[in-house]
Amino acid sequence: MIDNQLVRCLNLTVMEKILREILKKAVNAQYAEVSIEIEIPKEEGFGDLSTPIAMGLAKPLKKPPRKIAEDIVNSIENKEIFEKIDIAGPGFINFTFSKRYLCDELKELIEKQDNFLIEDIGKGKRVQIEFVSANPTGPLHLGHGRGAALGAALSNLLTEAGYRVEREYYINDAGRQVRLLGMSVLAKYKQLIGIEYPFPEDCYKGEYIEDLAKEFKESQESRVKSQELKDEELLEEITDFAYKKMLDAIKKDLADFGVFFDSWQSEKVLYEKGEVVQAINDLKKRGYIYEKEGATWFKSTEFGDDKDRVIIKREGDYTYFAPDIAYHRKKIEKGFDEIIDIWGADHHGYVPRMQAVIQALGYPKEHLRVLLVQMVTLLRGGKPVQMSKRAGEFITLREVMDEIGTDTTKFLFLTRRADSHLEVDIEVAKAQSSENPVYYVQYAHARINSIFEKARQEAIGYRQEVIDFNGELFNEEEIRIIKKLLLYPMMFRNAAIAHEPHRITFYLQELAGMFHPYYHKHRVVSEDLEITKARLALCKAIQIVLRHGLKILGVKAPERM
RNA sequence: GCGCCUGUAGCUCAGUUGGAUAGAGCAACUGCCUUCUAAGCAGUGGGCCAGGGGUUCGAAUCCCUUCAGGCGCGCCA
Repeated sequence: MIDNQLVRCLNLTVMEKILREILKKAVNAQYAEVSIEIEIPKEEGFGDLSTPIAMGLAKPLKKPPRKIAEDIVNSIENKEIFEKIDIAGPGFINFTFSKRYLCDELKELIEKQDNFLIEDIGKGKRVQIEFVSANPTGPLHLGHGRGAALGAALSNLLTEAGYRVEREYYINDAGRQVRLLGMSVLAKYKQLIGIEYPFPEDCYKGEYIEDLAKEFKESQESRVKSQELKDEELLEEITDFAYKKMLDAIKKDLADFGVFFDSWQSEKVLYEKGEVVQAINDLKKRGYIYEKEGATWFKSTEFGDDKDRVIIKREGDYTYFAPDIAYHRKKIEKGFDEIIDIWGADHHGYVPRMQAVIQALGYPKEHLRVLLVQMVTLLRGGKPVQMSKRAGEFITLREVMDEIGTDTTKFLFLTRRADSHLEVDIEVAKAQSSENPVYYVQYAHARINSIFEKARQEAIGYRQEVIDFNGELFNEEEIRIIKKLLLYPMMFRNAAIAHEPHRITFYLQELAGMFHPYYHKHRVVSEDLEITKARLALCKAIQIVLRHGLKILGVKAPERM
C-alpha cells in the first residue's frame, strides 16, 4: 500500500509513481505491493524527502539494504527534478529537489494562490459539525470557548478541503436545566418584589441570575401581569424569558468571538414536532425497543454498549437520551455523508450509545464521528478555579476575550490537540498576551504587507499578478523557505484528514519563524531590481500561505500592527 | 472495581501515524532599533520522552504491566 497521507506536496504523486515503477522492476513480483513510505526528514542534511523502503525490503529480499537502495536509485529515470539522490545511514534514500523545480512550483503557488494550497478531499460531500451546544442556562465559560474555536476551525478546514459544511448548535431548551434556570430567576424575582421565597437547592447562583430577574421585572412584569399569575404560570413565563435571554447572550458571545452557525436546532421543537415520538417508533419498528420494569428501553447492547438505556422512565417522562436520539435521527435524515459531534470529554461515556443509535438506524457507526475536547482546567495565579454555573463561580469566555482579545484566545486553544488536557492560568494568559505567539504569525503577515508598500513607494514596478523572477537568484535561506511553503499542501491535507486544525497553527508558527530571521538578515526591496523581484515573489507566496492558514483558524491577518 | 484521556525542558505544549542527533513558545541570562515595523533578531543554559518489560533493522510513537493525574460509569442533564 502506498502511504497516501504522506504523498502529495512537491509533486509527490510523481515521485510515488516513479518509486513504484522502480520497485516493480527492481523487486520480485511478490514484493511489488510493498508499502512505500515517504517522509520528511528532520535533519536538513538528509534531503527534502526520504524513504526507508530499502530497509523494509532487506529481509524479504535477503540482501543488504544499502545494496537494494543502490539498485533502486540506479533505476530512477527522470532524475532532473532532483538536485541529488543520496543513500545514507542504514539504507535511507534521500531526495533533494532541484532549485529549478522548486521555483517552478513557487510560481505555480503564486499563480494559483489558494488553489495550490488546498486539496479537494471532500469532493462535495456534505458534513455537519455540531459544536458548543451549551445549555442556555448561563454565559459561555472558557471550556465552551475551546469547543467553539475548534469547531469553527474544523469547519473552515473541511470547507477548504472541499466539503459542504453545516455548522449546528443544539439548544437544550426543554430539559430540567432550563427549568432550574427559571426557578432560580423566579426565586430572585420574588425576593426583588419583597416576597419571602426560598432559593431552591441546586439552583444557579451567578450574578446573571439577579440581572435576569431585574430585567424581567422591568420589561415583562406589566405585560404578563405577574402579580396575578400563579407561581406555576409565572415560572413558565420566567423560564421562557430567561433562557431566551441567555441564548441571545450566547449568540452575542459567539458572534464577537467570530464563531457562526448555519443552524440552531431546538430540543423543544423536536418535541413539538413529534420527532421524539417518531424516532422511538422508528426504533421500535426496527426491533430495538422493549419494555421492562415499567420503563421503555433502547437495546444499545446490540451494538456494543455496556448496557441498555432507558428512554422513557417509569413515571412516563423522557430521559435526556430520547430527544438526543431524535436529534441524531434528524441529522441522518438531512442526508449528511458524515456527522461530526464535538463534545466535552466529560460526555465520552455517551459515545457508544450514540453510535448504537446510528447503527440501529441502519448506518455504520463511523457515520457519526465524535471529537472529544478535553477539559480546560482553570487556574488563577496557580490555584485551580472551580467551574460551576450552579455555584456561580466560573470564568466566562467573554471575560477572557475582552481581556486578551479574540485572536489570542483562539490561538490559545488551537495550539493544542483536542485530546490534550489544557491548563490555563488566567493570570499567565493575561501577562503573556502581549507576547503571544499569535502576534508572531500576524506580525509576519503585517511585515510583508509593509514590504509591498515600500516596493510601491520605490516605484519598483512590481505587479502582484505578474510572476516574473529569476529563481537562480535565491539563496540558501530562501530555498529553505520555499521548501517550507511547498509543504503546506501536505500539511493541510493531513490536518483535514485527521480533523486536527492545530497542525496549521504549528505550521504557521514555523513559517513565521523562518520569515522573521530572513527579514532581519536580508533586505527585500533594494537597488538590485532582479533580486528585489525574486524576493517580492517569495514574500508574496509567504503571505498567501499565512493568510490561508489564519483564515482557517479564524484569526485575523492584519495589514499592519 | 470497570472504561476513556493524559504523562515529553522549570512552565504551557508540538512531535509529520514506526525512522536518522527529541523540538517550539514562555520563563532565565548576554547582546542588537539613523534601514522594508524591536509584537522582531542573534546567542547561552536546560531531557532517564513517568518506571519496567516486550515486538524489530529502528520505539516518545505499537503491545503488556506498574505508578500518577483528569473525566466518566443513573429511570440526572
